[in-house]
Amino acid sequence: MKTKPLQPTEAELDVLRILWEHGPSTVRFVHERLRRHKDVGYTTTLKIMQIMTDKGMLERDTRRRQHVYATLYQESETQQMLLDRLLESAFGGSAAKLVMQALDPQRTSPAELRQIRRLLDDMEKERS
Amino acid sequence: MKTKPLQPTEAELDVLRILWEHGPSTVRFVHERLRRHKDVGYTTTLKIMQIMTDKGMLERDTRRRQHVYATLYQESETQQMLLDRLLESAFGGSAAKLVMQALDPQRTSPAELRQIRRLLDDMEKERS
DNA sequence: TTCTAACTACGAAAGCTTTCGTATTTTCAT
DNA sequence: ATGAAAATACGAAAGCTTTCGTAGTTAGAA
Repeated sequence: MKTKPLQPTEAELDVLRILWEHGPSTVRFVHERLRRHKDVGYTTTLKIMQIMTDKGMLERDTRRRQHVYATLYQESETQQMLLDRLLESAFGGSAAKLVMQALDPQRTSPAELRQIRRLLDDMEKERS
Repeated sequence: MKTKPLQPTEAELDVLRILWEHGPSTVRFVHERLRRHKDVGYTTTLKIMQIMTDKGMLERDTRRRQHVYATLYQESETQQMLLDRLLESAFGGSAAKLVMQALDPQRTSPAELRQIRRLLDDMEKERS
């Protein structure tokens, strides 16, 4: 039985995003990506990824010298977990409240709005 | 000029939720509420609220012996900030992706879905 | 007035995250 | 084979959050 995905910290999420986007990667690769947005030392990145492995967030293939790390939880799974947490901690559990805040017309494009509307239509259909 | 609302921690959010719901309150009151969900000492609650005041999240009226604390940031303001952070850190900035995750049919009631649909309708109207 | 209950102030421990320096190991080109 | 480059391992410092114990203060009842 698979346990629930753990709460990633901010630095851990930075790593996860890169792994989700690019698939299994070396520390060097992840680090280079991180450096685009953040000035941090190589051993810091290494340590974070080692800790994540200890925590059971990542697995690694140590057959080669450059260890290859992979995520143990799907992106959607983790997103759902973070969303649930925010929902509980800040929106009193109301998804509608959260969604309405998120759909700030200033920031949401018409295309995205259409996409969401389609989703609602689909859900309506499946319900009947 | 008003500065941006600060990042509340988990324990700080617990306090904020109570203050948002009930308005300016004493430590005693907040603490009693917290105790419903969490076993924690009185001085812990006090300390958290004092720290929040130092950070500029709360203000307090010390004229009476029982200090009365009030939030310095609106609920919606803080929710938006937390949402933006989640959006960036876990959803690549796509509100649509976030909303579709949030609208898990398993958990979202038909009433809430109707509410969101209405919101979309209103936004459509205002856009034209 | 005096004692007690309840409050605030303060400091510090414990736990977690983030960071990096140093040591060790491995690979590969020369 | 040997040295340089690059990787991993490890430990520990620094910073933040959370927690609580203790001390000092104030208000109000007896």
